[in-house]
Amino acid sequence: MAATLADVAARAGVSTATVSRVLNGNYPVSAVTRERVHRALGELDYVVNGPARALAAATSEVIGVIVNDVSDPFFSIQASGTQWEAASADLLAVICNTAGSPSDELKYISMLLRQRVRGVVLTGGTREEPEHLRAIAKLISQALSAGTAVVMCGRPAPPDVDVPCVAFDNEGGARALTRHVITMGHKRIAYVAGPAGNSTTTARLKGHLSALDEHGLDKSVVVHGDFSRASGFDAAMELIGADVTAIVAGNDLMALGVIAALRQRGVQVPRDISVAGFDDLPSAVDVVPALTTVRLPLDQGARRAGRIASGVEAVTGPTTLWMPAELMVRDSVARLTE
Amino acid sequence: MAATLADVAARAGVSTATVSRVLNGNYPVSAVTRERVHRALGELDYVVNGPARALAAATSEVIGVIVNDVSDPFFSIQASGTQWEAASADLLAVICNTAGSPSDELKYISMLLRQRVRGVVLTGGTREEPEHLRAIAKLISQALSAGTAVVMCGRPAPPDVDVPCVAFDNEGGARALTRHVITMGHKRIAYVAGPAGNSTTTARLKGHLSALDEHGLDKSVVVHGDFSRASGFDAAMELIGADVTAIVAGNDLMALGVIAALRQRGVQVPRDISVAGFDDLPSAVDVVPALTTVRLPLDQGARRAGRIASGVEAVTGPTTLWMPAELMVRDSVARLTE
DNA sequence: CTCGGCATAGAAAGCGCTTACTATCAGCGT
DNA sequence: ACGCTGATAGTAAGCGCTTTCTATGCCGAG
Repeated sequence: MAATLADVAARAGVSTATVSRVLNGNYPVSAVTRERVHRALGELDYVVNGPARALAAATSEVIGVIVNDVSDPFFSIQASGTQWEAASADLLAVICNTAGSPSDELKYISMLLRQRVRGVVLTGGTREEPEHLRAIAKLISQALSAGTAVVMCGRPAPPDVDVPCVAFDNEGGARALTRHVITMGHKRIAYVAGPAGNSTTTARLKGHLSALDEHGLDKSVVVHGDFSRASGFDAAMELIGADVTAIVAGNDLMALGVIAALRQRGVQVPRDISVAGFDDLPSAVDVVPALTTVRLPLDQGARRAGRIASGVEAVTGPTTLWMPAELMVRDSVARLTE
Repeated sequence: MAATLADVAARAGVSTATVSRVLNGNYPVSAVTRERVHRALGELDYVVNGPARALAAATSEVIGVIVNDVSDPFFSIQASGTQWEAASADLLAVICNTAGSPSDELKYISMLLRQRVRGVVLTGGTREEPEHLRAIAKLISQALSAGTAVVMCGRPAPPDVDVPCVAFDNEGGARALTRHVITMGHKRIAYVAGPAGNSTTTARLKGHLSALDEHGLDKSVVVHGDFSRASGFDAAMELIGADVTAIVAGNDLMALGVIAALRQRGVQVPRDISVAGFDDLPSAVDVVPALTTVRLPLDQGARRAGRIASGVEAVTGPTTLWMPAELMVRDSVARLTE
């Protein structure tokens, strides 16, 4: 149905090689011939057949991006950044949603490999189960040996594979945040962590605990959620009896849930209990009180990762690029005056 | 580098045809042979070459989704729904971000066509400029004649092309919302519309104006934003002198901006001015006051579109599937008691 | 026994493109 | 004049897979 190179060649009275050269512009073609080919191209509404080109040239024009959940701003911001860079390199970015399922993650990675993508960016935290990490590692080395670039964005490289990583300072950011809460006079601080066994959860929790440690404070009040708003809501309900003056959440979504739960129970934030989040989502400033949180340069990091995966930027030297975290002090953490 | 079918065939001592048959399971292969092939497959870490398969079989395992902005929940929810359906049909969904640019939209559609995707879902409002619509229409008919399914989700079909549409009742929802505001006693109502020349803007504005019409109210206070939070903020600043008791926004993001601006100016919502949005984003309930808005079954509609594009569900009868809008009455619109 | 028919397996022809490699034909120096 | 060089164009060999068509056994029926 669709016109092929051969159709165009026939119409222009040249060989398919010539048409291909006009299309790719990597070989001299005389102006008059080129003009004829262009006319034929237009008249036939020719559209390159990507798969055929990929097969012949052994290289494709797509890169893949693995995210946990596109509808979570944390990920969609990164996806958008990576895609922007891919597009400027004239590549198509495929965004794949794992919905947090490790098996879907593996499935999508192999789908991408099967499509012989140029590169793959893995974003967000990873499950820390050894078998999963090994499975990922195996796929990655397969990819690498097939010439596919792999970049980690916001997650550590699995053991024994050498891939570039864009790392966000989750631990340092969490430490700075909890230090701030402590500075405001809080001594009994609860923590709503992300899902156990997730690399991001682990790093943030570690930062939080180390800040408590510095001041010899109680580290026992930790509950786990799953980074969703609903889980923050539930965690707060569970925490309402606890004797704490502040609740620090592992991310903004959960902090929002915490605030909603407290409000529903008539607990005023920050007068009665202070709340802090992490990520600095766009909506963090719309909540009342505006959320004290930590900003991560997600967009910038994701773009960097996108450039590496697209082959636009080469990685030299150490393969881990650290991105700093920035404390955003707003209104949800109050000074304790008693 | 990577193993090919021929490598596997050699290792298993069979022909490539047999391996292909084992892989696709659409032809009888004896149990012992199949077993041998499977072993060889595993030993060589064989991964199908997608492009080669697509070329030979003239059909790919990819569908494309065009969105304006993945980091906007309105779109990411739809993208996620479509992708979910694609994955259950064992297809890869490519999510493409146009950032609202018509030329990027065209560019992405042709990239998808070039990749010979199975289907394409176009989500969100469209620019209404005739040239753009014509260009889109042309690409769509090319796609259609190449056997690629095209589905519109939340936008009208361009003129003269017959494609299935999943339509959200923007006009009816907007009418219901403004009627509600009127019922609450408001008579001077401002409207912060989306960008001019956008199909969604047009439909929602039309619904709003028709409700005003029914009650003979003033229709003159309309300003345009671009659906972003920032533009809502600016619009509210502009509106602050105006003599209105309610501000209805074209979407929740702008409503959030409006509320932030009013708060900054010391105007209390809803005591001094009522505010309403549209879309019912997840964060609409976290704002104070909780946002009165309209819910669209985005996820459901997007999944439907995904199923059609994947070829799982055939469209029969009328090609436009209407999805209802639902008024969500919350706290940001107050009853006017004077 | 021999033959039609069935279940399997292989041979080989592409799918639409890229890219060596080869051919052609000016214009040039000697 | 003659071979050379350089600029263009064509030829044709795949890229890795699917699939049609063609073998090859093997069965039971005649």
